[in-house]
Amino acid sequence: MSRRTEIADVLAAPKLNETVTVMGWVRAFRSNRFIALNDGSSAKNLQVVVDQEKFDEELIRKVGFHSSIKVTGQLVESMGAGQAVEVHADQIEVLGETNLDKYPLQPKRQTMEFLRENAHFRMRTNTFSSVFRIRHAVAFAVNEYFHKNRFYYMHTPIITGSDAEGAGEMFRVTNFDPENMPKGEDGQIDWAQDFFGKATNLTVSGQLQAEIGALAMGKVYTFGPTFRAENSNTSRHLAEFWMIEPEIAFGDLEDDMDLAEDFSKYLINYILDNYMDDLEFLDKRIQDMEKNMKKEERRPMGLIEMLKFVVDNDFERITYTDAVNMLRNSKPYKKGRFEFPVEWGKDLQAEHERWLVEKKFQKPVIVTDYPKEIKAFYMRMNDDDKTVAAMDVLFPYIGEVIGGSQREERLDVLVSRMKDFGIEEEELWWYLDLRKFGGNPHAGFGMGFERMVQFITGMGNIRDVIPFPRTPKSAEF
RNA sequence: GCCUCUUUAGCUCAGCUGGUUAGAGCGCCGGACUGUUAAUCCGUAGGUCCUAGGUUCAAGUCCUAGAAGGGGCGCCA
Repeated sequence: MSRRTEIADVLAAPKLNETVTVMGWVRAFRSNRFIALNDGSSAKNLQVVVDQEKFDEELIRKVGFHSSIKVTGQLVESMGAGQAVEVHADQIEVLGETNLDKYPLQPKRQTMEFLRENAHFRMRTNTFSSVFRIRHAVAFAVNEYFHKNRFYYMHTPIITGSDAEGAGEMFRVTNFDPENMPKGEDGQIDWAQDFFGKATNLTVSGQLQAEIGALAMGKVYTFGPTFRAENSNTSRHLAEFWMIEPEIAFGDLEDDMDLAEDFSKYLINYILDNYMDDLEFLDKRIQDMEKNMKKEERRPMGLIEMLKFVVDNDFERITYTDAVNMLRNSKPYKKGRFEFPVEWGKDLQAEHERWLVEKKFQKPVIVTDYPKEIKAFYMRMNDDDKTVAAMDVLFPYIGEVIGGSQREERLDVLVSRMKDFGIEEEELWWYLDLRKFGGNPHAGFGMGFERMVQFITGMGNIRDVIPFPRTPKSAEF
């Protein structure tokens, strides 16, 4: 292909009165004269001005919604109000026509549900191209943050032979013929004959392996796909999602919280600093959507305003016990508005978390020191013998985005906790070895990548921040 | 897994207590338009009323079952 200039570059540093060649998809063709061209490099379109007399009528007819074209022409200052510069076309070539009779997308507002069913085209819309530019940028910022802070990117396995990770239902990995599973003498399936010589699953967490890395290299992180076979049908859950799991040696819960807060703010700042065009579009989109809603149902702050507020203020840090006391003194509790009971020892429900984050503090809240019964076996036991050094970071609208803890480094305590949870020592012999040989206090957390992208983009449904969502009964594309 | 709502034109929806040829806006298609910004204006076409049974003289409308999708909750990130 002959050289093209990307539209982001044309707009960022316009070379007025010079000839440029651009290629992109037609977002609109107004008045038989103005083409709004977008090539994905920017949230902003480039306006192409067409003088009909200079072109064949049949050619112009083919320039339709979402057809892809090549335009060569002079870049000049725009006479119109909506843009600074525009291209006056000298040559137009249609690279790919769109048969609008059959094409599902239309130049109008479309629902998220409809676009989800047309996920192979939805990235061509303003909303989704902004969302996926930001998704890319958040992923980049994740790696940049950790690299700058001397964390090593560790690729933990996607296929795991351990079923003691305790984070949920797993997808079985096998190359057995499902019609003819080899059975042992006891009539049970004989996994020893399977590909890996044992039962294997898709990972639900890279944390236990990340601990191996941290206890050798100091600071590591994982960032990869994670799989949960839970039958979860919500706007915050996926069966396949991406998780970021940093793990630090020589660190306690305090260090863990500091890292979680600093990291979260870095990601948000990176988007505020570099993707303002996309944020402005998404912000406006939410405001348009909320126009028809009652005041009390609208967000108290605009998207950009809220992101700035989050990075400019400290996250609130409270213990689980304090949270329970606050909830029991809250208006909705006293008026019986909560569906679920608030009692020390019971896990906080979504409605309780939302009250803490959206009503009480109106900013991210870190809840620490949960009862040991409701948290995982590897979390470090506190001196009170009732709580563990866990922390959940709760964000407005999304709820839990980060879950982490200081890890139990004391061999005897860990062994006794595993016994409580019914986990065989042989199953995790290597995990116990880490405590026997050169162990030390260490901590880490898992951040739901899509949940973070949801928060930054303001998208209401997690299926709309991943290109091809996998959810129960749904794996199209 | 539980609760709840929805399913009518390409899209978003209206269609009352069952009653003749099922409607609107937008989109498509055709036409007009050389400074538009969700362009505008005029015109045409377009329907297995989700599926299968049932009630009835008569079903888009009522009943039963099923399917698909949304929202809420649980599980978690």
